[in-house]
Amino acid sequence: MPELPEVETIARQLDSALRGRTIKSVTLLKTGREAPTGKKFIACLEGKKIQRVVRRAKLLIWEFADGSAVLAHLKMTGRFVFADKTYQPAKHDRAIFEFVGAHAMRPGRAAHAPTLVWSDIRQFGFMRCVSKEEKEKTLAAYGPEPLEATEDEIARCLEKPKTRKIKSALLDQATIAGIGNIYADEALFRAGIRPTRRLSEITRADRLRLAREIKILLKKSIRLRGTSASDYVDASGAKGSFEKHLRVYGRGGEKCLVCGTPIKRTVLNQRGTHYCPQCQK
DNA sequence: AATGAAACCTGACAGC
DNA sequence: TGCTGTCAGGTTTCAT
Repeated sequence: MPELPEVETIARQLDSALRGRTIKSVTLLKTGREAPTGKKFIACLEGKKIQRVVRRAKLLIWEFADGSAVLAHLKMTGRFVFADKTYQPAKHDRAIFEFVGAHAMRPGRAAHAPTLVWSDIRQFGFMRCVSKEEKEKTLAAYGPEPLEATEDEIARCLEKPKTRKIKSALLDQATIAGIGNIYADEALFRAGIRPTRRLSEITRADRLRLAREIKILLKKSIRLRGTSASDYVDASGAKGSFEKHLRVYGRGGEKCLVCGTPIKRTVLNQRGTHYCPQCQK
């Protein structure tokens, strides 16, 4: 399930391949509830030149030269994967994008224009055309980016409301952007904080340690192109390799790698939550 | 106001 | 073999 490192990985790949390219055609294969007006969606995209592709929180943002943009969210099972011209649509594909290749060529770039496939098994994701104003309004609702904010800024985001559980705060995109279930559990383990602790029960030293661990964790995962705990693959179809560095997520009942105590699995905010009862207080 | 839970959706898997 | 039930989870929406 794509969280910040996975979305960042895809954003870099899309930016590298699509920057400066013009969208030649959009083929919509499924018009779910997130794309109810297919013709309008296509009209918003075809002929537009992609200025760059960036990530904010877990959103992929295709920015166009005219200031408008597409916001894409992969949710749990969404994928953007490059294909070749002979690609045959598969069961869960939602759209196929083709690009003009003749101009906007740069040294080292493939001679042919790329074909991009958007697929989503569970159909939860969305792509949405927005104006510059809509884009800015949407992005402003997110909390700070953990890799851009300072440790002190992150720590201060995690002070209130006091009765909130720390894991709930980490998952709240308006509190801090980009962290999902996997990295919330992993960051709390590395900081030695139990997911159920209330914010009022966490010291400033705890908060700063957690902020530091979040940054280290996310940076390391980006270097390894993310975690493929379930469906995630990057834009080249490759799995991320951070999975082997997970210390608690998905390890319920197994021994803690630090102290040997069995990792506990509970449910918090309707999410599977994993922690070491010995290392995390 | 803040928190919790349902809903969205499909595939994988366990159990019978 | 094939059925049923449960689980996975990001975000929005609705209820408490």
